[in-house]
Formats: sequence, C-alpha cells, structure tokens
Amino acid sequence: MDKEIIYDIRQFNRFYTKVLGLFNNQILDTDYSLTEARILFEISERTECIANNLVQELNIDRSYMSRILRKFEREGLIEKKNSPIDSRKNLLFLTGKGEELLEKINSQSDEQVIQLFDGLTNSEINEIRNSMIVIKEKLDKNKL
Amino acid sequence: MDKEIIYDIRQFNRFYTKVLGLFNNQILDTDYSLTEARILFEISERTECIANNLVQELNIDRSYMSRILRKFEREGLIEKKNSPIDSRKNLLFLTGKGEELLEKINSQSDEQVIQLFDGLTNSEINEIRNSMIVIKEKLDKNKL
DNA sequence: TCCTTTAGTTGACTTAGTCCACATTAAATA
DNA sequence: TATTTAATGTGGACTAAGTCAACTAAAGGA
Repeated sequence: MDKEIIYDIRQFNRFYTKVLGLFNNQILDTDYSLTEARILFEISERTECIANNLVQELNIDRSYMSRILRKFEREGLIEKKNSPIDSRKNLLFLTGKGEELLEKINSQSDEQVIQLFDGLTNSEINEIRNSMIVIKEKLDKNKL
Repeated sequence: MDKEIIYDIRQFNRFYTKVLGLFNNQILDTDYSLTEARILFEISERTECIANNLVQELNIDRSYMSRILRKFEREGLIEKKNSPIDSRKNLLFLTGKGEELLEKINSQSDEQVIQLFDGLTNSEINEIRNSMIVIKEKLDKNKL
C-alpha cells in the first residue's frame, strides 16, 4: 500500500476523530453520556437484544455494561425480561420513558448534524453523503 | 435537510466510531494512550508548538494537558523552552527519544491501516481514499 | 457424565478527564 | 501610564469512565 494513501487515510482518521469529538462533547442536554445514548439506541433498533450483543457491537467491558444496564433499569429506562429459551440471557426493552429519552437524544443528534452541514449546498451535502456510503460499504464488506 | 440524508450521516458516524475504536483499543504496544500519541504527533508536526494549541486542537482540558506534558518531560520525550517573546508560553519540542517513540507509533499505525484495507483491490482503496478527501475538504472548508 | 463455553454479576482497582482557584505575563483601554 | 481584561499554564481535589479478576449459573457438547 502506497505511503501517500496511508497518509491520507490517517489524516482523515485524525480529522474525523475531531468531528466525532465535537458531537460527543457538545453536551446533549441530558444527563447521559454518548455511550449510554448509544446503548439506548441499539436496544431500540434490535429485536431480542441482549447485553452481550451490545458488549460486542460497542466494544465495552461486560462488567461495565452490566452496571450501565442496572442503572438504566433503576431509572426506569429499560426492562429486563429473562429469556424463556435460555435463562442465562436477559432480553432488553426500552420502557416508555426510555423511548421518550431516546427520541429527545435523536432529535438533538439530528440537530447537530444539521449544524455541521449548515452552509453547504445541496449538491455538496450529497457528495459527502455518497462518499460516506462508499466508505461504509467497502469497509463493511471487507471487515466489520 | 432531508431525514434520509441525516439518517445516512448518523449511520456513518456510528460506523466510523467503531472503526476508530478498533484502532484505538488495539493496543499499540507502547505504554502510551491514543491521546498521548496524538500529542506527540502534533508537537512533531507543528513549528512553535505550545500547550494551548494542543488544548484547542485536541479538545483537552488545560490542566490535563499540563500534567501529560509534565509527564512527557519527566520521561524525557519532550523539552519545554520558555518563549523569548512571550514568557507565559513554553515552546514544545520532541527529544530524540520522543521522536523515536513517535516513529514506532507511526509505523504501528500505518500497519493498522494496512490491515483494515487488506483484501480490497487497489481501485476500491482509491475510491475510499477519494471519498475521504471529499468529506474532509468539504467539511473543513465549512466549519473545522 | 464431565468439561467447556456463554451470559451476566460483583468488588476492587486504575486511568482519564473535569472543575476550580491561582500565579504570571501580555494586551487592551481608559 | 495606570488599570482592567485576557491568555497561558499549574496544582489540588474530585468524578466519571473503564478494566481486571473472581465468581455463579445455565447451556452445549464429547
């Protein structure tokens, strides 16, 4: 692989670290961290979600995940239902309160994206979008 | 801005969080964190680098930066030279040892990139690279 | 059956990052 | 020029985030 290509890719990685950092630090005015928001999101997207799925997808330590989920449960954001098929597993569900919170987070996240792209023309926005799709598809297919 | 576009962008953000997460967690077999590696990198890239530049570029708390730099100094990775023009500022320089470490980190980082792209054709790699350049240029111009 | 793997929990701990008050020096302005 | 105001960096005390190891309990084989 060519030195220059690697250089450009690493440059992009540094750049995009900053982009994501802005999103993450710009406090979503809730009391939840980005990781926590992401967990709520995944629980809502998945059917039959269990803790171990999240551990793998989000690269989070099992014990840490366990504590976050327990906190969510105490706060009434999720419910754990013991799986009838495999009693080691707990199926995770958002409660009404959890869904409400997620919706709030989602609309704030949408707003962050809008702000980042504010000022660009529609055709520029579309170029970026298409570029993102290319990157994701090719890398996804390859590894992740 | 169209709902679908926002959706795709946020999907990419989640995806790329994972990509970067893989890089960051995959321990560069040194005793330094990604943030620390990034600081060494920036000191090496910049001429007349001062702590406050890094604080702004990397979004790190001033006191935290101060401590990291002090640690680097103790470990002989950097040197601070008081600015003759503005004595509040310390100019930062890598020592030979610091440069050596950075080189090691750089070659390991290059290797990570190679592994991620391993299996893709040259034309696919180039498509990704060009997509990255598009994203960076457009967003850079716009905001960052 | 016994051994291995998977799922999850708990306690103790380390690392990372934040907040605030402070000292110096420089720059701005009355 | 005297007096604010802003920039740069430091240190103490703290909280949040993440890790490690030991454990229980259930499932899935050979």
